[in-house]
This record gives sequence, C-alpha cells and structure tokens, in this order.
Amino acid sequence: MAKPKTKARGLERAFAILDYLCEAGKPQRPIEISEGMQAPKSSIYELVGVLVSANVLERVDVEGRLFFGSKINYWSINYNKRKNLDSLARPILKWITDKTHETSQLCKLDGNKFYVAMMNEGTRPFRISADIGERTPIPWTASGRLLLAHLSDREILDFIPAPDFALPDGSKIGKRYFLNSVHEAREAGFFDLHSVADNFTHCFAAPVYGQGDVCACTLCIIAPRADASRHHDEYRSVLVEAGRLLSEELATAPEMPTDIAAE
Amino acid sequence: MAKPKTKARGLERAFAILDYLCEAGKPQRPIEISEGMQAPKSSIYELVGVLVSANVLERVDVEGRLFFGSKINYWSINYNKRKNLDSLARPILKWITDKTHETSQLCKLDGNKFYVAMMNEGTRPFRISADIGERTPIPWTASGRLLLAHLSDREILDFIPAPDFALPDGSKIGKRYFLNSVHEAREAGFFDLHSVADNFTHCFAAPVYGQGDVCACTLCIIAPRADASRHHDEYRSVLVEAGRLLSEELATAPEMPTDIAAE
DNA sequence: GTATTTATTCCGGTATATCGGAATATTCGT
DNA sequence: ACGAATATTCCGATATACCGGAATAAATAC
Repeated sequence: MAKPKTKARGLERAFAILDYLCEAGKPQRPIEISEGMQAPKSSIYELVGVLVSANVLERVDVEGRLFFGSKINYWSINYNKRKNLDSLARPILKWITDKTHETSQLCKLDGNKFYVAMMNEGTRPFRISADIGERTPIPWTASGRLLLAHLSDREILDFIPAPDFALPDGSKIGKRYFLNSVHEAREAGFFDLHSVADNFTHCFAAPVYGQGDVCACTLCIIAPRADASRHHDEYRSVLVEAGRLLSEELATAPEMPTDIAAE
Repeated sequence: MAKPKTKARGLERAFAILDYLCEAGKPQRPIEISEGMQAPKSSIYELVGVLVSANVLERVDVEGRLFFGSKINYWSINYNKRKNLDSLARPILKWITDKTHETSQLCKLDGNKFYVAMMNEGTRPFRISADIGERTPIPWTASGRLLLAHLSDREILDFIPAPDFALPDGSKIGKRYFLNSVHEAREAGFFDLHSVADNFTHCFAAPVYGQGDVCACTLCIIAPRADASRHHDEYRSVLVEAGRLLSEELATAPEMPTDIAAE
C-alpha cells in the first residue's frame, strides 16, 4: 500500500478549504489554496465553484481571491441563537476591562487547538498583540490548562499533538510538567503564566463552565508583567468572579432566547 | 423525464441541512431533518455523521438532536476578521437605541431572503418580537427596499420568489407598487412602513453601503406606531446618520484589522 | 509583439458516495 | 413484559464526483 490512491470526500475537502483559509488568515486564490493544501487543482477549482455559489465563500478580489462569504455569518447567527454566548460574554469582557484596564479575551478550542474568539482591548497606550481566530498550540496558553481540565492525564496526552509541546523558541514543555499544571488549574479553578509569545506580558485565565463541569471556554486577561505582578490577586479574583457569573448565565439562560418572543 | 433519478451532491445536501436547521430554528433529529427536507434517510444519516465529526454540527441531546457546532463559530470569527462589521455595528445599534429608546437591528440578505443579523433591545416595557436569523420575504420589510436598490426593475423581480409577494394575511403586494417603493427608497436613502408581521409596530430602515454603492446591510428601528409617528423625523435622521457613519467606518477600516498588531 | 510562465478550464476513466430497501435497534403504548 | 411503531444502521448497485492530465487562457517577461 505504497499509494492507496484514494479520493477525498468533497465535503471534507470543502471543510479543509475553510480551515485552510483560517490558517492563511487572508483571502487566497484557488491556486494558492490548492498548493497550500497540497490538494489536486481541478478538485479545488470545482469545490470552490460550489462553495461560491452557496455563498460560503466569496470572491473578494478582481484577481479572484476567496474568503468566507455571508452564508457563514448567517449560520453563525443561528448557532448563537441557542445560547447566545456572544451577547452574554461581551458585557462581561467589558466589565473585566473596566475593572482592570487590561485587555480581556474569551477563548475556546477548535479541535485540538486554542483560539481567541472574542477580545476587548484594554485602555493601555500600547496594543497587545493577539490574533483573533488564530489556532495556537494548547500548551502555550494558560486557558489550555483549564480547557482540558475535565480530561484524564491519558486523554490529555492523546488529545494534544506531540509537536505542540514545543514552544516558539524551540524549547520543549515537559509532559509531566504540563499535566501537573493542568491539575493545579483544575483544583484552583484558575491559571496564569508568563506569555510564551512575547516576554513582556502575563496571561490570566478563569474557566467558564457549560453543561456539567466541562470548561466550555475561558476568560482571560493579558497584562504587562509589571502590572500583572502588582495586581495579581485582584485580577485573579475579578476573572474568577466573571467566569462564575458567565457560567451561571449560560446555565440559566433560556435554551432558545428568541423563542420567548411575542404572542 | 418523469423521474430523472439524479443523486444530490453531498456538499450541497450538507449545506441544505444547515439551512434547514436555520429554518427549523431549533435542534432536530436526523429523521426530522430527512423528512423535513424530503431527503433520503440513509444519505442524511451519513452526512450528519460527517458533519458531526467535523464539529459543524453537534449532538445537543441524549435523543441525538443536532444543531450547529463550534466549527461554525470558529469560521465566523475568521469571517469577521476581514471587516469586523460585528464590532463596528454593535456600538452603532447601541447609539441608536440610546437616542430613541427603541429596538434597533442590523439586517442583511441571505440569498433571496431578509434576516435580522443583530438586535439591540429597546428600553420599552414590552418586548418587540423579532426573531434573529429567521429568513423573511424581502417585500415584507422596509430594509428589503434598500437592499435591492442597486438592482434594475427586471433584476429585482427575477430575484424575489413570486410567493414572497404574498403577505402573511394572504393579501398580495403589487409588483409595480413594490418597485415604486424601491425607487422611492433608493432616492431617499431611507424607507419606513407599518410592520406587516403585527399591527402595532412601524419599521424604519437606513442603508449601510459596502464597496461601491450596493447596500450591504441596513440599520432599522422597530417602534410602536404611536411613537413612530410622533418621532418620525427624528428617528429617520438618527438612522440615516448612523447608516452614513457605519458605511464610512466600513470603508476606512483596515482590511485585516488584526494584522496591524505587534511584532 | 512574442515568448515564457502561470493560472484556469476542460475532459474522460474510475473509485466511491449516494440512495433504496432490508435488517436491526430503540422507543412507546398498553 | 410484550407488541407495534418508529428510528437507526447496514448493504449492494450504480450514478457521479474526484482527479490526472491535456488544452486553453491570462499574466508576465523580454
């Protein structure tokens, strides 16, 4: 079975295209998609045609570059209809930033990667870099510890791709060390660490629980290290309180908020 | 060709499933999807399996009911990365409601139907019904006039499905009459009408322009009729001003907001 | 303007996804 | 607890979507 010569299912290929566009982070031409994904050109051209006519992708260029189309927005509006995390979380982020003046974020998992789903910029004069929607290895993040806290050690190690234990500078995070930090986070209901993406910020994270005791997402603060150590306990308690609050709102919010309307 | 006996493409069928869930507005079991769409059971079961494993759908029930999964959210975050209409529009809706105390909305098209993409509830004691994400015939809405204003008469009539000219009470909107109202909206950069969904509210709409002079979405106010007529001119000017503002922000906002970030 | 490179469309063979129907599992009513 | 109804999974035949490669078109260089 040197070359199984297997055809990819269109549906999965199409999803791979969408994920590839997330990774690229900007509109791409069909040929770039094809080469970037190492997928057959003719298939990509065909699928892109279908995706465009379904408005899942849009041509945003005269050069024919493609990016997400309005259908994605429409579906996401309906996704949010069930539990409008979006509208519940936004004021909470605002509250966190009002109290701390720091940038706050709502973070989630996509598959086995971490990403920032929502961000509220702090009032500090400098802008802290953090790319919304960019998939990041879980072990690089404080939130990651909380998002995996409901799993056993074995499940955690199976879940994280081995290369993700390597930091951007090339050094490796020990698995034992990482697991211990997950245990710590689990018991404390909180975690914080020096950012691994730069050397001047510190990240705080508190869990938001969905159904049961699994951490559906996290609330985070990204702060300059000086402020982080000065206000450590205060930031921690603000964040934990915010997480508790949002968890509660999620649990008590009506399943279908908009269904209670009229008549 | 009594029965062409043609197989549906999985990708398109999958998208139809997602649209069907929007229409249903709540989680559905596979069998309900299959029957609701009049699609072959075995195909739906198969596709649903693929969609679930891609996290595009999620099983939300012990009974196996399905609804949108977190992947949709992830993609929509990346959709919004390009032009964050979301974060630009929200404060504008808030501003409109602060000024008028009325419920304000951001409305768009999905295919040949109108829907409410964002809503900011007014401060009035009663809640005005308006279902986010529900596809509505274009001629029923004030926004519809503006959203089609860039098309020719012929294009407009070709675009709207014939049955959509019938109102909920069964009466029909004349095509000539509708086209005239589009012309009116086009010239005024504004439109308003008595809601057709109930008999106590009035709808105002102002256009938001994307690239060129096509109306990308609208800003709306839904008000009790008494208030609507009392404050007609004020509401109108607030809305038009808000639309102008948002159009400008969209035009001047960086293409990729998050790319300007640090290092 | 012509040659060269690069991007897109076209086309036919074949692996396989779709779908009808049968088999099995689950739920519901009594 | 049993039978009826309903939901889900399984399976084989075949329509077709996928893909390699050729043809065409567009962009770029010379």
